[in-house]
Amino acid sequence: MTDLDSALTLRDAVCSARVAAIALHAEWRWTAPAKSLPGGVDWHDVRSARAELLALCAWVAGDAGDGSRDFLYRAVLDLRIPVVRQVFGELLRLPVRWVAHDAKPLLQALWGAGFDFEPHQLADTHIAALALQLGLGHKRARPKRRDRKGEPDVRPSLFEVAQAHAQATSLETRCREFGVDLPPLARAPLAEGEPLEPERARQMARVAELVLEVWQAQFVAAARAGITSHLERIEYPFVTVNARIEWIGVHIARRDRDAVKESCRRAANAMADALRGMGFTSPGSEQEFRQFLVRQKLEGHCKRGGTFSVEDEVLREIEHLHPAIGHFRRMRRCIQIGGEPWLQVDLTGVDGRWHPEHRQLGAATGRNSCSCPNLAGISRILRPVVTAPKGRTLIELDYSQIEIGVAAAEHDDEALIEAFNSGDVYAATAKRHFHASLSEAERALSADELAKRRPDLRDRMKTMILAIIYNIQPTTIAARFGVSRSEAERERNAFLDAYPALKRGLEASVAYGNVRGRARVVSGLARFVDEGDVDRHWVANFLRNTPIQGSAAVVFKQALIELDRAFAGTSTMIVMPLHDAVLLECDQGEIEAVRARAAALMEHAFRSWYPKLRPRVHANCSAPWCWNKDGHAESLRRFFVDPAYRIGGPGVVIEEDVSDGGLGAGLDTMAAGPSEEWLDPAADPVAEMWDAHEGDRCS
DNA sequence: TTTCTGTTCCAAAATGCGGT
DNA sequence: ACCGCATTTTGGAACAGAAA
Repeated sequence: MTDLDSALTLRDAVCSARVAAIALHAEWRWTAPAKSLPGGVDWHDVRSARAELLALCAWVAGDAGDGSRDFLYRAVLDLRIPVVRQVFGELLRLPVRWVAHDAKPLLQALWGAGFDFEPHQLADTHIAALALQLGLGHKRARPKRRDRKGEPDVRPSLFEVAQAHAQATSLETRCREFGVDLPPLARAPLAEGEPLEPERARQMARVAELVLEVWQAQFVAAARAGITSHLERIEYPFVTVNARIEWIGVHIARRDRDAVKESCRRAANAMADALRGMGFTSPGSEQEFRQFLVRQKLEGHCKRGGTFSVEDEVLREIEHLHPAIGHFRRMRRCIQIGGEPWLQVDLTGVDGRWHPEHRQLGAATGRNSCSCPNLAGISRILRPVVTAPKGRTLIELDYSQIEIGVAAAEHDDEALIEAFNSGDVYAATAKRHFHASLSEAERALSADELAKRRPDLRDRMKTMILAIIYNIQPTTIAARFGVSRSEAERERNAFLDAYPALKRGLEASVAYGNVRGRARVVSGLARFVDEGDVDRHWVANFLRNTPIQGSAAVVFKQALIELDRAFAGTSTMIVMPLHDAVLLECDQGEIEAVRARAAALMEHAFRSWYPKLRPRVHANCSAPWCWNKDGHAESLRRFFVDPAYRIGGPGVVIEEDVSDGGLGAGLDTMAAGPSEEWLDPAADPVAEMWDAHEGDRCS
């Protein structure tokens, strides 16, 4: 369609017919140039996507009663033409089933072109294809190399695995799978003002038709796999929510971001100089540093589970033994952080915000994954670079101990359900487990109070309990948590024996999973086991893990869907999902109302899947001008003072007066970001600042 | 114990080059 | 065309650090 008459004809035809579904296929362009990431991959600003051509295939259902037959309307609209755009805008509001292959970029390209498209009942054949082969050919699912001589290694490379995976979920493969031919897809976008040729239009319409056919055939495949209900209830509704989260993105303080980079650069240089002064030839090389530790006879202090380790936590404890240790630790950290892609390339979109990619079903358990940048992977102390724009606030809401609750309910363990419902399981277990090593005063505290006073113990217990549920072995517990083997075994048995139904359920997950070749999630989603991997040890571990982690992911997606729906049309928006937590951005005056409403919705979403549980949602809005870990809004400034700073650890108390009134200055100071002297290249060397504050850390 | 992204570093493969 | 040697590219293992 390139003119008003034909557009109106299409609209009238479609609006007056008994339409069962409309499939879409679009061609779009990026109005901003691509940027090259360090890895060599191209990065595009989602905000610059503009849909130009849109193919549409409407399936009009006949009626068995009057003998009318099914038929298709096929059309291609040239969205560059104003009258066509106008008519198409009306079509988009039709309450029918919409179908697309990989709808996320399509939605964004339509939004970018100015269409307010909220598809009613969207189905996505790409997402369905991902779900239908979840876990298969997954890069983590690759068998370990077998060291047998003379036997060539025939495993595909990781790159090939990734390629194969992309191929396996492509529209081309879907078409082949369901016995239809796809015309060639790859073609250059239209040049400025280039007219739409009939041949091109014909091919595009054919693609839309094929999407429809694939969807129909896939429906049967999904039923056979038992995942239709999951797709309809969770994945399909989530496609639009996820596309919007990406589209909205997060606001960042560019000045703070630049200050992080500059601070890393200067600190790394200063540390390198210091190390060179101590005789290091290539400061920062882990190898040379290890040799240094051996020469100094310090490697005995660097044991983690029996092996020589130079990880941050280890070095932190022996820092006082030699000045080079602290220097190396800081330098390594600065190089690592300073080299991250989000500091190398300006990832802000044309709207000035970051739009990390959120890959639906990116993880084999059904969780999302995130990249460019991976916000969940950014060191937690740097979170405050994500900020609220003027007049706005950020609230982070997270489910407390979601996996414990899900584990209890999935395996129907009354005792664990009761423990979950009555308080903090990790804290209660920590209180019992660490009883001997606590002071009198600490023993008198309630579990919740103890958790507040000694977060380190609770964190330790949390990691241990989760690891026990997911089948950690006593030897590994002993190494990882620095206890004796027998103590590790005792703790493991104590926990599992306290919850016998859980123990039986976990074992059943493995046994049944191996028989059926899949792990099952509460809503029906399945993670498949590659043929030949059945009964392997590492398969048993994820068969235990997936029903819990995957079910928690379902609850979380359900919550996001409900939040998105509830806040639609308001100024509140979801800006970031984090596995079990969500970051909301809302107007300053609404913070309390949004917090209450969102928490209630999240609890509701949880209970809709697990009615026996009384979930708790924790809200962090104590420093709502920036994203932070547990209210630690000052962590970014601490990083500027000492790049080796970490949140947490027992009894870290810092009283200081850095340069502008200290940490007590609160919101105004922090909102202003780092002080001017940190941005001034002529300011004092970073190293001097550390020296000045060396005494402040008393861990 | 699982998941993910993303880093460094080493070794093997590929490529380049001067010579026969 | 082939060899020997040096350099560059690539693949993958191991780590790190985020989440539960």
